[in-house]
Amino acid sequence: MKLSELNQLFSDIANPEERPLKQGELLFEQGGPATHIYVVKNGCIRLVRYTLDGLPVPMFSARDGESFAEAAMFSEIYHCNAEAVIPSIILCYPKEQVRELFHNHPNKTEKFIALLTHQVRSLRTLLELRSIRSSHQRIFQYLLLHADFENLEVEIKGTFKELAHELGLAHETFYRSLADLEKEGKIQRSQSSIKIIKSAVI
Amino acid sequence: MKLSELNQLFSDIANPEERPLKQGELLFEQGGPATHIYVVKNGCIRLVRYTLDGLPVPMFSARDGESFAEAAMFSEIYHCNAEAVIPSIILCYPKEQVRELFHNHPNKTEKFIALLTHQVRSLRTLLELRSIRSSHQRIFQYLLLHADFENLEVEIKGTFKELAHELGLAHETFYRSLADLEKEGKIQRSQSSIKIIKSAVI
DNA sequence: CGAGTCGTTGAACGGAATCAATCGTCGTGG
DNA sequence: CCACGACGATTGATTCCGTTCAACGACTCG
Repeated sequence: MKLSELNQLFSDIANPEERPLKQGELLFEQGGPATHIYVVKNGCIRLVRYTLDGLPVPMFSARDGESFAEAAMFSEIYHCNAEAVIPSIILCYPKEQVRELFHNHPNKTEKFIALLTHQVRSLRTLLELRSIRSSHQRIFQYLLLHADFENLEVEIKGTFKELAHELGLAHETFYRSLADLEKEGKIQRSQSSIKIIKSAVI
Repeated sequence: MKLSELNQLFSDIANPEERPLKQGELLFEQGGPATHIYVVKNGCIRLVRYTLDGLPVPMFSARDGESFAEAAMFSEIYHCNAEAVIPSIILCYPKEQVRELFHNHPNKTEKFIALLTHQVRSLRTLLELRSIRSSHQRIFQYLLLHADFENLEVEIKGTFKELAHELGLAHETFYRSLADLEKEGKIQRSQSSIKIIKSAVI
């Protein structure tokens, strides 16, 4: 999803380098020159900062379609390591080309800002969700947030396991809560979509 | 902190309206015309979306110095309500003036982008932190992330209670874990700063 | 036809939330 | 100037529920 948006944005940048990474391989290192902005084509990249004494401090994991190291545009060096958690393919956009692109196309700049504000909004929402303790309510609120306004239906992209992880729940808990919600008549499942029962909302 | 950054950015916008809000008062309403971008001078604003049936879905809480409704720049209407949780004062920046500002000052645009990427990064980091189950480790990682690299010391801004909330912990749990960490010799407290003991990191 | 993974359910455990109580400090107003 | 209330900081006891370990069927992919 984000992948296509960014692709559209960067479409003027011809032939971005596609870098394959083996599991555990480093894309860039803490302190190294910040040269590119990246998008995960597929796989999973973990950004890790290391303390003076070598203790790893994981900062963020980027998965399919997610961008990372956007901050490289405003920094001379990377502030963390980028390690491939699993074999991955990464799209690499040289930061000078990105800057040039924005310089020549103000409307692209605007789109980029829109993309960023959207990201900020989703992240804030996700954080707010995570502060709901009860797994039932957490899931239900997530569904409400992502439901289509017309028919109160949510299309689940990806696996339930991934969604559970995104919500900060063990996948077992997630399945259990889903089953409970359905038993209570608050939702209705069908394949990869979930319908919220109107009476449950009132 | 963020307040001053945004103030600097918007410094060319003369005399932003300062709107005082009583507790529970609405700043704007879902579906109303999106006219401004806001910064909380002090207080607390909650962004809440309401389902068709009137169930509230809280999306985000903005506190002192935080901005919200940046997405108004790209939308004709607001997608949620903004309600004052406590008596608050809000700085209001008309979105046309912001657009104009960016149009006339490309370097301001760049700074705004930098601000946004920074926000994205902190939010991602916070989310990553929240996925650490153990309160001890969650707090310790937070400290590591925010510690000065030289002396491994963290200046705590605001109250411990607020920090506990930011970390998604009950404040009692937070205090307990802090006490434990100190007992275990991993940290050292002094007033409003916490020092990480080097040997604990290795 | 296995190997791997998703989806699902059961049982037991552990740790964080919660309720509750105390102390100290700060500000406020009479 | 002191009494009072509000709130932060702290510790104790108890409850609750999400995690974890475990096992199984279904499905896909090589």
